[in-house]
Amino acid sequence: MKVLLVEDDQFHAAYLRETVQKALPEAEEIVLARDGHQGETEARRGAIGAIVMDLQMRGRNGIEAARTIWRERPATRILFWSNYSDEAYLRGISRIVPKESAYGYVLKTASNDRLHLALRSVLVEGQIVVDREVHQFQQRQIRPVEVLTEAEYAVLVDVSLGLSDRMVAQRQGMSMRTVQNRLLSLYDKLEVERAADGDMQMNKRSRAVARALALRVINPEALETAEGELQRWLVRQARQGA
Amino acid sequence: MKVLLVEDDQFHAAYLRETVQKALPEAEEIVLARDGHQGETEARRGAIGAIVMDLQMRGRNGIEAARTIWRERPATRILFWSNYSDEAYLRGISRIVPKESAYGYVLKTASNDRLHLALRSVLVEGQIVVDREVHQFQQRQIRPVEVLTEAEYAVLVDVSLGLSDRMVAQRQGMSMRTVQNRLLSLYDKLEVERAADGDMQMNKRSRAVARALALRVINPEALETAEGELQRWLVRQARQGA
DNA sequence: ATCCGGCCTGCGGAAACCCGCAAATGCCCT
DNA sequence: AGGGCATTTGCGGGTTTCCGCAGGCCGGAT
Repeated sequence: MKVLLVEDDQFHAAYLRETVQKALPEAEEIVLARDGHQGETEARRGAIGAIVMDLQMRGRNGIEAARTIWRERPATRILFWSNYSDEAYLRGISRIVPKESAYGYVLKTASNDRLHLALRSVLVEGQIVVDREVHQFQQRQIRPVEVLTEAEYAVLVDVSLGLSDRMVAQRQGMSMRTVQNRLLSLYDKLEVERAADGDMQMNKRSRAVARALALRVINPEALETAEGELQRWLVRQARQGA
Repeated sequence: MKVLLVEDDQFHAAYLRETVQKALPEAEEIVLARDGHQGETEARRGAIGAIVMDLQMRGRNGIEAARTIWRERPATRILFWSNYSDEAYLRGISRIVPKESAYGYVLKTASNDRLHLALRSVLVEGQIVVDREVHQFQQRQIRPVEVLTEAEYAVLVDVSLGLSDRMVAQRQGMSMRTVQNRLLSLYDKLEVERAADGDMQMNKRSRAVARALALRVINPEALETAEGELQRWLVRQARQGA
């Protein structure tokens, strides 16, 4: 059994390697990659079936790397080990995990025992393990947003990237009015009105983005990925339009 | 000499303590705080003159903590030790550092030697030390934005929080037209138009925020702090209006 | 069958945003 | 003093956003 660690922080990497050595004595080789790209390369080369992956890394982040790895070898088991429990990360992962695979999500603040357990459950037994704190994001005393629809989330991301109503409509295949309806429900769920004491009227669109960021419904990492997709869509549109 | 470490990541804290012990043999006591609040308390209690501070911490971040510490004891020397080199952090720090004090800014990716040197230069010699990579943020292949004015930056933050033109004008003491002029120059500097291929017209306001985030001119941490100030300003306005 | 709730769509208008034009102010430099 | 140069402000109008009203489609519960 070969295990790949993808982690760009040297201290975390050292700790992780140590724990993996203890938790998985059947691992005859432990490879370390220091960002998403390296991780993809190593996974491809080493025919690796078990991965522990950090999410936040400079350059290529963990979700992007996981996507390409799973596309090439869907049975790969991946344990995500991250500092954050943002809704955006969860959404990103649950969207791309293949049916035949196992994955886990453990916070870096978890105890050594918890990490140990998760390593065995996911990488050896092939189970699905998600830290409870992650799933209901209790930490940072942030009350979870009333859950968003897929459509609402898609519109939120597009708006956060700076698309106009017309562009969102075009991209999502809706009418402009529908986009605006999604926006209305977003304004509601994100509590955009809350600060409106009297004559103070905010720019709801920007306020919604700010609230979504504050509540960690979206995060800059996810936006970066979405921006890439947007750019690709844009060139496709330009070609079609010409 | 007493040294206070403020760092919420246990692995980083362990490494930091070790390095400080080696670099500063004159330190007869090394105290560890695990977030900004604890840091303030310890600094107050221990009559501490030298601090190494992480910037990103859950709860109260390093900049907020540094501000209150410097307000109470302006001669305190603080070395910031951070993962990031965002413009927003730099701006936040240079805005609050007192004249009579020394500070430094070192990236966590710096070598042990660099950290060692910075520890001695800042905490013992009282010099100002800033990692070169930080000051011109070359990393992440992000080309720095043509530097923003203070006024532009203030408007950008307000807009990112979701304020309308009128509110920004009121808060910054400008006319609405001036706010819009600042916005125009922001749209220019942040290259908001770049994606406008043909009929694709973006929402410039939201796009500007997205660009600023992507270029790391602002970051969610700084926005969180700014949101707090905004809330305080709002209640003040409400009282005055009534 | 009927009703209910959710999502989609068009219409129309108030408000906000975006911005060119032009005049006023202030600062620096010669 | 006078000539740039940047910043501020008002005016006016084109565009976009925001949203109530009203109607259509659809799946599920009564």
